[in-house]
Amino acid sequence: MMKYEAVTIKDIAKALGLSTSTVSRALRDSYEISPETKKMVLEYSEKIHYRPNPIALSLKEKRSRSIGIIVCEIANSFFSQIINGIESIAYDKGYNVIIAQSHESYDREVINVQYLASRSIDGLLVSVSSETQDLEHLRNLHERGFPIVFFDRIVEEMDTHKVIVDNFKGAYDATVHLIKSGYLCIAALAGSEYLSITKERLLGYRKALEDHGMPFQESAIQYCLHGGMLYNEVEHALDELLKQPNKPDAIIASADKLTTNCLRYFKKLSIKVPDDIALIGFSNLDLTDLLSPSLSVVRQPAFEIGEIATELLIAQIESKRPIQEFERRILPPELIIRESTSK
Amino acid sequence: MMKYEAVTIKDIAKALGLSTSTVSRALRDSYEISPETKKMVLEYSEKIHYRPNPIALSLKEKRSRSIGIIVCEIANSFFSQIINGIESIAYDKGYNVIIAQSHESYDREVINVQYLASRSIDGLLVSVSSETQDLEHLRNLHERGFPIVFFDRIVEEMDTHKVIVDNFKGAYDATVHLIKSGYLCIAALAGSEYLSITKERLLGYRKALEDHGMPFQESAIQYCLHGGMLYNEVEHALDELLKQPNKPDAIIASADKLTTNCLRYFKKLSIKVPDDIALIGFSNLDLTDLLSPSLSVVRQPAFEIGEIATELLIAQIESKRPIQEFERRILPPELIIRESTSK
DNA sequence: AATATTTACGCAATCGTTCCCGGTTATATT
DNA sequence: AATATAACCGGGAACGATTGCGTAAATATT
Repeated sequence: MMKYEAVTIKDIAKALGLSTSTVSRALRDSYEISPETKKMVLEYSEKIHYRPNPIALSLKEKRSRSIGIIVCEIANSFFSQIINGIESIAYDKGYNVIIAQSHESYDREVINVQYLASRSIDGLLVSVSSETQDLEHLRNLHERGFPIVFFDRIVEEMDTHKVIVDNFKGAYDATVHLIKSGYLCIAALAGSEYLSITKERLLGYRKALEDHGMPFQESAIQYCLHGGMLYNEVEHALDELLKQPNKPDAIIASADKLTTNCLRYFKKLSIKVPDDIALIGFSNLDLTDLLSPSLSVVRQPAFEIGEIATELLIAQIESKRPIQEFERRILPPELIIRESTSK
Repeated sequence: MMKYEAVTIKDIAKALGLSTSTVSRALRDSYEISPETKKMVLEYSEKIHYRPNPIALSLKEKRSRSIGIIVCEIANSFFSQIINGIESIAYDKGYNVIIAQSHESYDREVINVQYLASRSIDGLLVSVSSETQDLEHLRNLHERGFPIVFFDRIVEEMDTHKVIVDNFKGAYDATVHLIKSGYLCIAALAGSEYLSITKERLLGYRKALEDHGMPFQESAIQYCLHGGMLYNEVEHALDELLKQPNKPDAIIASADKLTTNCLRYFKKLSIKVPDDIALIGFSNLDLTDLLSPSLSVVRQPAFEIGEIATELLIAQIESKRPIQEFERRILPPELIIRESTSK
């Protein structure tokens, strides 16, 4: 068995006694080629399974028809749903996607950005890691006119398209729900304080308390730099919250892993939800209804986020002129009430 | 703002008054270039952020240093863990990965294979869809010497590297556990009957029954063509199982979605687990411990599957000679006993 | 019948990089 | 001093495809 060798336009030309230009034009159905020649070329190409070499095309056209994605983790329902949305649009428009994971590490994010950029992708969809503060790696590309669209975890400092969920509203509604359910001391288990989503959600949380005349205290917020990826981090945060004088009777968790690790902690310590403490969390897991107790959640339209971000990115890639006006799309979250927050 | 234009070797050559050959050699640290010239070239390249164009390299070297992955779904813990394993090895060895999803559809699998193959990838990692019977789309590539490695859902008809879990043992052990726990009528909720994993698991299930002198009946097996992706499918299968004269008191489910949709069904019909019926399932979710009741599972070493498959694939890609002897790696599953199977 | 136009195709440059051939100096060998 | 040998660098083809330009033959126009 010989090594895999793809058939080229040259092979067709040689076999048919034509020039490569004629074959190329015949394949593209050019008016300059006679119907008989076209037929001959097409039939022969079909027979030997000719497929144009996209690498050669990319080199010529200076575009690869592929886009890069950077997320913290694909083994995370929220992001894998987003990726499904991205993929659905990308493949429709003839783009393929290359996925890279930061695993919430700034260093890996930088490496991935440079790697993807050097792989000559046409654009980048980014949700930054929870460690990211310095943006040089992205600003660099952006300043050279490289198309970037941020989603979910965005950075305000850069002027690009952005697709997010109304995090303020999500947290506000969740907190109001807790207040109206009669909980009196509501704590917040938050992700990295560097992240836009963390800031927005905490603002919603505070505003809800304020609007209902409830006291706010800084100590009722605990941050987890790695967004709940590490159980120990969550354990420590909850230890801190629960040892306080006015122990919280409800918790709002700001991310998927935060929420589930919270439950794991409660289970370990035999803390009953919602009897001992109520829990509501941002989550896109599709079995929060099966958890014990079933979980009240703020659900985000992940698939749509991916779709919209990709549409914006591809529009920018294919636009003749530089974009003047960047869009900021804000999607509504959905509040789903279940057992974990009902007295 | 102008369009993004990458700097090339030609730019460096022009700026420094050298030829492209010299610049290329200087960058590759060739002995033919003087230390001074090297220094000059290297410093200038650094200054203007020169990055070699991988597209041009791919065209020359006839390889793209990227591999394709085909799975049914990335929003599935088992597969996203596998992808993590794949990625870890691939990036280490300088390959990037392009992921395509079949969503359990044969047609989409064929389209994806053709798409990936035309994107000039160097090799393919495949776990077939549950609908796949005809293998022409893969055999085609394989016969032309294109490197393919199957993982998890393999096809026996093709001579390639294969990485799987010992599905027989997983199902056998799980069934034995149910038998020893005192369950008398054990039903199997299986995935697509076309899949290798389904066949192997059912063989393990039957052997366990046989070894313990328990009767086997064909009606105790229900197949779900889409592997539990659709709730209705699972609902129908369970309806069938539960309306039988000798109603099962335990179920072994053959896949993640099968298991969770089973739980959803039980919850909906207020069937108590494990009191009314016991449940054990193949699953790689990392919150089966938090479910109600906590779930007994057969867990597969997903990350390792991805790692090994990728190592085998890249070894084959980079091997000078065609592979003579294809490997078949079989990894051990892990049986985790929890509440859902304890009387 | 001479010229104009259309039809149908080939040549060669191009994309960015590598690498096989050269060739020109400077240094080493006799 | 004449020749051999490094040391160093440039020219140009190649990878696969597209495309502007040139041109031969066939057909149309007058």
